[in-house]
Amino acid sequence: MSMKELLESLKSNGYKITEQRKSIIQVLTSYNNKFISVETLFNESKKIYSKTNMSTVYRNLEILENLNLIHKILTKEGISLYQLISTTTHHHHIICKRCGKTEVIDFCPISSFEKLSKNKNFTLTDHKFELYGYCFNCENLKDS
Amino acid sequence: MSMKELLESLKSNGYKITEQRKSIIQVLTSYNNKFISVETLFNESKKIYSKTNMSTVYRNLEILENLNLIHKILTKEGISLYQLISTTTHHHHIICKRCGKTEVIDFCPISSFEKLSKNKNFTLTDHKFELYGYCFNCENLKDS
DNA sequence: TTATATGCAAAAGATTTGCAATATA
DNA sequence: TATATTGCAAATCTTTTGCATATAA
Repeated sequence: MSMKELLESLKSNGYKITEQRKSIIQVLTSYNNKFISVETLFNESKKIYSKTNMSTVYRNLEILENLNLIHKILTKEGISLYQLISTTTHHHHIICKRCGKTEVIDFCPISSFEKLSKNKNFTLTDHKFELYGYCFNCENLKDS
Repeated sequence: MSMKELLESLKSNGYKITEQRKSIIQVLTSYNNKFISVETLFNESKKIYSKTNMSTVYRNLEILENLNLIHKILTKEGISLYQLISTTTHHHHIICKRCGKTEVIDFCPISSFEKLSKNKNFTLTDHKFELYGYCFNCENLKDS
């Protein structure tokens, strides 16, 4: 989703367009389908609009998440990562544990489980499928 | 893995067997393949050995994780959950977002991706596949 | 006996919140 | 102008750490 569309979405939900919001959204869109940490988002946003404050970043991430415009994951190390929700196809990721390089996997194993979960009387709402490892570069640099 | 085996494993790695450790491991084993939060683990451990301290719980969870005896996940809400690593088959979970009820899925979608990741020059090391939703009970209680 | 483990309290790090000031519509 | 938004600082929550004391082997 483009910056313009995201701002429209906020506006149509009654939110005002502030410089801070614009800077946050600009950074998010520039990251496309990649995950970004709160700290990086904060630092990058400040480069665009220097007054952006950390509380503002958190508050806006919450708004965007509630509007289903961004997606949050927490790494095992406790780092919160956000990414824009893709408007194209549903997909998952391979994530490099060293450099964070993220590649899209255009396949989702969920369909096989819709039946299974019915058998278990489970209503599925979310799922997570992520592959972790090392990209070619990092694999070769790993021990250096 | 049984409590006895876990204690053996600690002992053979040079760790001493303390009452605190026993209480923590007893709770973990009683939870089998289910996830338990640090707070619950702490509270349950205290019921068995009242002197167990929160720092001790954290320190022992770290030891057990390093020995590859337990597995940690972080929920989107930032809650750390631990479970004993099953010595039986590799599997994944369906987790109820309301009551935490966890059921085992004895299928893993990873094999389909081993080839794919090679094409992408990615060395796979870990993966995560979790289904979230509501179990039958919670589905019906959700809005109450 | 001696190294490991623990308890306690303080520190650290991430996130949230109250409130007064500010900016958008 | 009225209401939503922000900045700041303090509060909160989880986890970690230093150090003196206790305990398993």
